[in-house]
Amino acid sequence: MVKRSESGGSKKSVNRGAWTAEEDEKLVNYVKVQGEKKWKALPAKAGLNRCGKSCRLRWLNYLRPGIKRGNISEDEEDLIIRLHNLLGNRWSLIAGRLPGRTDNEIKNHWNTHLSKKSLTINELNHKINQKVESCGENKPGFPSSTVSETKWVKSSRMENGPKELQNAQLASGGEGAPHPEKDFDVDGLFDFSSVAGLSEPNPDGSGEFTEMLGFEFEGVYQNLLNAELQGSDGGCSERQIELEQMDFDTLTRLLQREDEDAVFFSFD
DNA sequence: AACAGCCCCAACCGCGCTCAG
DNA sequence: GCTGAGCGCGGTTGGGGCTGT
Repeated sequence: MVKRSESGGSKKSVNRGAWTAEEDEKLVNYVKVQGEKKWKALPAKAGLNRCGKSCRLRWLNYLRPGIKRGNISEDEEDLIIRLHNLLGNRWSLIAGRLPGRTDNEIKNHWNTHLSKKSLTINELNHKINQKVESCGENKPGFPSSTVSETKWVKSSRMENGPKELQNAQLASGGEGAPHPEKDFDVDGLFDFSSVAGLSEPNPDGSGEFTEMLGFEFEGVYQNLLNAELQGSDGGCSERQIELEQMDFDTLTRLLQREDEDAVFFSFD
């Protein structure tokens, strides 16, 4: 293999390949004391013969506390598929919604398992609905057209869920209800034509995007946007226009900052 | 038992972004 | 405004383990 510079390697010989238990221990001990910073200088200080990038990757994907290892559950798969339909290969964004999972793990899981299935949201919903129907249950208030019972229970929990979401809900009028003035059409914000199987937003503002993500994603994004509008100084109308004109990447980055620690669910 | 082919995932690579100087 | 170091992200690779013959 060709030797490369820091962005891809090092002039002096460094260890490559699988990490040993000894290396892991050195890295963990160092990060515990010094924190996650200065990755380039870390190897020398920690006594590791690795490049900084390799150390960072090892820490983030394997050694960091809270990393969940093992099989990805069906619920997690559902969420990955939905998020991938919306966001594409933005693995870090998707991983940010799955507590304990890394972008690398999700990317690998997608490439080895889910990409072969290549389910669209509509297909996923169809699959879920079939499951629900086969159970013969139809609880009051349960939106059987799009959501499985499990999802419904979980999304209901969100009302008492992460603080960020509660705050966002409060900011948007409490109880997750749309704010009469600050509420706006989420469908209109993005070009969803690239999302598999989606039609154009309806004139009345209820788009297929809302339908497909309804139980979770739309609520979270809309609440965050509402919170963003609420927090702006220039009045909601100006800010709304600014947000509506924002391209997808910028908006996603903005929301990611707003929502850095927020999660959809806590999978057991 | 030995070999080949396949699968999975940890790790690597290069590009692009951010930010301090 | 320019530059370079540092970092984060997504795509790709390669080696170990598993399975089939």
